[in-house]
Amino acid sequence: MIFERLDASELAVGTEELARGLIGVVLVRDSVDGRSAGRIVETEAYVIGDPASHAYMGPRQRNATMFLEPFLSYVYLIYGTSFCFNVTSEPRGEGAGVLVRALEPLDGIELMERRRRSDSLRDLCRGPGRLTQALDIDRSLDGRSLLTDPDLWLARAPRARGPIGVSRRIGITRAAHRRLRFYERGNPFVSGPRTLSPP
DNA sequence: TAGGCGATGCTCT
DNA sequence: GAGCATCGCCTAG
Repeated sequence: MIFERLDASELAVGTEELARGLIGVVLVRDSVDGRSAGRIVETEAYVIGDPASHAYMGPRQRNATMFLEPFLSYVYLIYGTSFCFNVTSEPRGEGAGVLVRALEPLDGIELMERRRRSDSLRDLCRGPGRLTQALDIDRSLDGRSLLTDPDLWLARAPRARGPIGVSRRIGITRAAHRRLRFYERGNPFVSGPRTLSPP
């Protein structure tokens, strides 16, 4: 499948704006095993000064990438079992990012099924830990520029996107009331409780 | 279909 | 020593 690489002028700067703007954009993973790719259908914004953000306590070894520049990959291990993939979103010195929570599988579906050891299309990339497993994303891909990297990059949306829904973020305790989760309404590949989607 | 819970390793207090 | 931007398996209904 052919994808066209995005350039910086097509992406919003600013964390909340980027979280909205990434809906519909394609995340492409090229590895020795082949290509796998999916359309982003769900994101969460972790903004400047956000108590729920890894950047809140300032730069550390783990979160250093968040303080560099926009459109880098920030990958970390959560609960000792799953990786989460984020896109950095603010200029150097400001720590912020957008968590990608779910993809609609587009390309390399058999490859993703092998990595996931599952043939459930709907669950292949539905959830932050699942999509990183499906695309073989781990800490070795932290800090890559998604505009220039050959292995992990962003591509132009293949079709118009549907209406965007907004809700509280999932799985956090601090600043849990803030409505910083964005998703394509009605898309079956969106994660989370079906009831957590007031307009 | 929903809710409870263990696995597992790193970060922070 | 507690908590965590999760997942998958189990049970109850």
